[in-house]
Amino acid sequence: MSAAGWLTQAEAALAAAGRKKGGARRAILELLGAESCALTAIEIEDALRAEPSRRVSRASVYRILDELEGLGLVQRVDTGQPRVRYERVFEREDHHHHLVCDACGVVIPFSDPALERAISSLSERVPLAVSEHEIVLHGSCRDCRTG
Amino acid sequence: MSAAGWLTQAEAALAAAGRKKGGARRAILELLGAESCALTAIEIEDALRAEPSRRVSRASVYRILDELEGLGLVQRVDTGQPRVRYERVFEREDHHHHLVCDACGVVIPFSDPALERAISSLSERVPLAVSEHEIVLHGSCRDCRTG
DNA sequence: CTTGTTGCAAACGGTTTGCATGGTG
DNA sequence: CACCATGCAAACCGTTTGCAACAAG
Repeated sequence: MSAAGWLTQAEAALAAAGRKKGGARRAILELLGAESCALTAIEIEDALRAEPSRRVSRASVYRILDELEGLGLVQRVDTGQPRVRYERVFEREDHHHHLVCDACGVVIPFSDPALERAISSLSERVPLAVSEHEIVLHGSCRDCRTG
Repeated sequence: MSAAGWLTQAEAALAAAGRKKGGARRAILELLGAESCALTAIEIEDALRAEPSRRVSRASVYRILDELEGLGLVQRVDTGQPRVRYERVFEREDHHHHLVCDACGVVIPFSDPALERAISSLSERVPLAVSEHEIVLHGSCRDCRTG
């Protein structure tokens, strides 16, 4: 799904849920639509604060992220860092997971078809109706090994 | 690695690091050694409180878990729930990952050789020196689907 | 005007830290 | 007797909530 497609779909889903259009939500939708990987609530707040016309209170950031998660438009990403990250939900072609550098904290997306195959076959053999999966590889990135 | 082996190894590592033996740490080591899956700090505190002779303050639980993590004896497990879980580090034969029921919060361990193969092959193709990986499958457990 | 939306500030809850006491080697 | 270990209570910090002012339909 393209970024623009996601934005359109998100607005449709919100309208269908009977939500009105507010400036805070629009700013967050546009930011997430343009961003390809996971951000924390505070990163979102800071990014929006950079454009004075788009200041959004922290409470609204959390409220809106929670609402979007409930509608299946955004998903939480738990990287083992003390702050939860959020990113828009991707269709198959954009589905990915995350590499986390434990030294500098950078988060890098990756995808791997073989891994997805292993997960999906596994999901059928497990005592849980699997709805989502999350994979995080920890290690050190190039900069941190070199530096 | 057997539970007993882990306990022995842990005590050796602590001695090598010049640590003295205290009652709080011993209680936590024995609890983790006997437990096969991940616990939260509060679960650990509660389990120890059940035996009056082993009461351990919450601060000590966190301090000791942090220390054990630093020595590579314990690892954090991030399940997406608001509390971090900890479990002893396993050798290959006991290596496992986790299923999380998003409805009731129960955490169930599982292991899958095919998945491990996919991960290890993937680790070589990725721009990060991978030291650990964490896989969490979310869904609903049998009880929550039925109930 | 009815109902969702937002900002502010206070409340929350898990985790961490400062400090004084107690135990180990 | 030097230093680690522990408990207690306060501090922290990311996140959530109550409330009153606003804006969309």
